[in-house]
Amino acid sequence: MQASAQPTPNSQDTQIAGKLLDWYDANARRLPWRSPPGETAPDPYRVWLSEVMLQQTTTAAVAPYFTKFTTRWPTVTDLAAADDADVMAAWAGLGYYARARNLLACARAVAAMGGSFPDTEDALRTLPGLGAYTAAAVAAIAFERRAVVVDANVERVVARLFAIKQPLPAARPAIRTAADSITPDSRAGDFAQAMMDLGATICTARSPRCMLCPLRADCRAYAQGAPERLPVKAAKKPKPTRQGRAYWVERDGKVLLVQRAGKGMLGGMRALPDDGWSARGDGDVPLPGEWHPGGVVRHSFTHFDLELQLMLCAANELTSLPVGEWWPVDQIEAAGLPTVFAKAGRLAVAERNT
DNA sequence: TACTCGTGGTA
DNA sequence: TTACCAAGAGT
Repeated sequence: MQASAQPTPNSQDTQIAGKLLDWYDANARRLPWRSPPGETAPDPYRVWLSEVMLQQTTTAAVAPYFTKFTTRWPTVTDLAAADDADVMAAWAGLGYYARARNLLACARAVAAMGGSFPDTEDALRTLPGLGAYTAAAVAAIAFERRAVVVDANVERVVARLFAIKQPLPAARPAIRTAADSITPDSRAGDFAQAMMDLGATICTARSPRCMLCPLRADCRAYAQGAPERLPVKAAKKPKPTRQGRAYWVERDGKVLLVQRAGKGMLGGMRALPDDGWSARGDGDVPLPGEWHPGGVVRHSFTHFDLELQLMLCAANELTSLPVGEWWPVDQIEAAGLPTVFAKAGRLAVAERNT
C-alpha cells in the first residue's frame, strides 16, 4: 500500500459527497415520510409508499395523501388487504393512476412474501411499480444499500456539476456514470436525499441559487457561466385538443357513476359515463333520452387538452342505463373521482342549484 | 426509443 | 395565458 494513492479514472470523489452530506445535515427538509434526525431506522413501507407517490409529483401534493394512506393503512399488510375501490378512491386527485394499481399489486406481493420488503435493489426492481429509480431509492433510504439513485433532480445536479451538454435522454448513460462516481459507500440514503433536496431547493431548473450551493466550487457549469442552461432537453411535441362528452344521469338525488376499465386513461377509477373522448367531436349520445347541455369542462392532461361537454338527463327519461352505482349527489366529493370528473360533478351540482 | 399516463404550481 | 416542471414506470 502506497502512502499517497494516485487518482485513477475509476476513483470516487468522496469530497463532493462529504460537502453535500455536511450541507444536508444542516439543511435537510422536514418531510412527513422522513424520520426525525438521528431517530429510528426508516420503515420500508413508508419509504416505498412515499417514493411511489413522489414519482413525477411534488412534495407539497404528496404530503396530505401520504398522511391519509399511512393513517388508514399503517402497514403493507393492511394495504394489501384493502378493497381496490377504496385505494383507488383514496388516490383520486394525485394522478398517474397506474401507480395506485401497481401499489396494490406490490403490497399484495410483499404480503404474500411474509410482509417484509426485499432489501436489495435487484429484488426490489422486480416488484410492480418499482423501476430503476424507485428500486435504488428504497434500497438506499430504507436499507442503507449503496445504490446510484438518479431522478430528475440528480440528472440536473450532475449534468451541471460535470457540465454534460449532450441532450436528454441521450445523456442518461453519461449522467449515471458521473452520479456513480460521486456516490459514497456509506450514508447511501442520506446522500440520495441530499441530492434531491439540493435539486429541489438550490440547483433548481430555473434560476438556480448558486450562491447558496455547497458544491459551487466543484461545479463545471457554474465555472462556465450558465448552469441554468443544463441539462439540455429535446423539444416537446405540441399538445392537441380533444372533444368529449360526459353524462350526468340523476335519480332520487343520486347520480350514476361507472367504473372505468382497468388499464388506460384513468383506469380503474370511479367516473361519470362518457363517450370515450373521441376526436370526432360529433360524439353520439349512447343513451337515448332527453339530454340537455350542462356546460363545458376544460382540463389539461399530460399529452392533450380536453374540452368535455357535460350532458344532463333524468334517469326516468332513459330506456337503458350503463352498469354502475347510484351515488348520493350531496356526497359527490367523497366518490373519489379523478379531477376532470370532479370538475364536471361540481359543474353539474352548480347547474342543478340554479 | 418513443409514447402513454395526471395534476397543480410557477414564471 | 401559455409553457414548463415535478423523488418515473410500463409498454
